Amino acid sequence: MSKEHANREENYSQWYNDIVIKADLAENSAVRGCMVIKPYGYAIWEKMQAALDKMFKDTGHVNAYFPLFIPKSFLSKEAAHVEGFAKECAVVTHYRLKNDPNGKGVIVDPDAKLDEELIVRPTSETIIWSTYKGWIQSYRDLPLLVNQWANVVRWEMRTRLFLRTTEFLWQEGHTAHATSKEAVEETERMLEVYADFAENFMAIPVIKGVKTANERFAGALETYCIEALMQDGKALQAGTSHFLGQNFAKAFDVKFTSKEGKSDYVWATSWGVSTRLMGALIMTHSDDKGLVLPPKLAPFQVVIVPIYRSDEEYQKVCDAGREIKKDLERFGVLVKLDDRDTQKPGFKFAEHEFRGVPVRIAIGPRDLENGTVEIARRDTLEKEVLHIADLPNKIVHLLEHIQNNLYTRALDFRTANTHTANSWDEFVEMLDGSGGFIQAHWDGTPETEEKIKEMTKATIRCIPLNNKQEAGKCILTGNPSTQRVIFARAY
RNA sequence: CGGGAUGUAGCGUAGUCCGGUCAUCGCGCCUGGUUUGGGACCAGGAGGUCGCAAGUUCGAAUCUUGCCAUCCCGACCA
Repeated sequence: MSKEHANREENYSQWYNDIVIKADLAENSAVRGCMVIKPYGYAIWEKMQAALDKMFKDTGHVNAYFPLFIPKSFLSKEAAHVEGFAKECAVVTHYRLKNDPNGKGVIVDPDAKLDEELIVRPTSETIIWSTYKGWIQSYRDLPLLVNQWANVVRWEMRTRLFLRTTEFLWQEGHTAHATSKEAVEETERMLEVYADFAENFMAIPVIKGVKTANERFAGALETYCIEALMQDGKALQAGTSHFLGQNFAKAFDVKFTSKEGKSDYVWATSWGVSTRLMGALIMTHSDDKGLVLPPKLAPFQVVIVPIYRSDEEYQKVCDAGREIKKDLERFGVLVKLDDRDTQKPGFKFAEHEFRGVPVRIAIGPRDLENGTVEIARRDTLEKEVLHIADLPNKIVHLLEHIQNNLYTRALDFRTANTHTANSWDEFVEMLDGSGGFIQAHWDGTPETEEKIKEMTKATIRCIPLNNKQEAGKCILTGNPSTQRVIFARAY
């Protein structure tokens, strides 16, 4: 390896770790398993938030905010729920520090012990349902369709950047309905919203389905999910929507009076997606050169890099760049003119590739003479010379094309990595090979599911909605089965 | 919390077995000059409590003990 090449590789790995993955998007801090989301990464999250928020509003939801702290007693009111979350809660026991009488620093003031400990929310069902009790009396108060954007804390034993951090950002919708039917419809509606967002904004194809009893949310009667396949062949649960039945209404005594004057508990749903989606975005589209962002979520869709020698050229080329920026912005394109004169063009090319900017426009003295620019697309790395006059139209179409291409590419990958196993040996061989989704028969019992998990680490990702019914035999037990389910090793 | 590994400058690292001019190298950073259509080059320069705390020793990045953190594998999970 030449010295120059070696240097580039080192440089590359530094940027990759330091700027793209760990630093600009997040980095582990001194706080256990928590992440710092740097400005560029946060800009991506904001784009995701904006798109999701609009979809929630369009389906009749409103935003609200509930407390970070939950009294410990709230958590014990729903049995399955406490079972699911008790082991991973951060607990506040005191409210004051004082100077250490024995030396330096501060200590927890033992006199400041709370009568009742507070839990830092791992999810907000309990505090929200205790609040809903006061909001709901009549069928006229229903449905109650509320979403909250918040942070939550789950003290997991093992953390993983983006996919399982101690603290994460998310949205959680909590709705209350007069009938079971309406609540199920809401659960399914929000699953559709998530699938729509994943596929049309993130360009990630997902399988919609329901979880098995083993994988269900703590306190839910049914958990719907969208499952995506990452480039390494592992599955990622990208979003969930839960039908909670009357569990929380009963636990928090939330009743309403119907039109007929009868009193009944309300029916509930909850649904959420988190900063884990940023992990999904990275793991679905990135290549060896760094991030690849779908145009709909890129903080900048186009970056203009001026090329010049003299100050005079710099002025001229930047002026031309500003014109192009204005033209493109009239078409709603998000453009950044990278007019830093502290970095060279090659450096900028590489940097914007790392950051996943969908389209790059390079403009130099030669272009000024010819009335052209060089454009390069991030997804295919192809370059093309275009006339400035055609630019806005072509860029708008190119961005649409890139958005579609990313989706198609991911879908092709998933198709190529979705297999059908008809025997145990086949099943194991596929798992140990390239991984991916495996469609196989299962006898429907939690015991078999658990056994397969123990033997292979593969879990049932979901039972797809509208699944094809087909008689078969369970790959493990040989017992009769009516349909294939999706198995995979997962994050 | 169990098993394994690691912790040296902003990042990546050499040195640790065998204690003594060992704090190494690359990237990055700063200054000056030449450069500028794919990650520039030359010259000079700045930057480190060797994870933390005790201990052994004349002497510790190096040995001992404890603690902390990170990564991988389990258990757990959006």
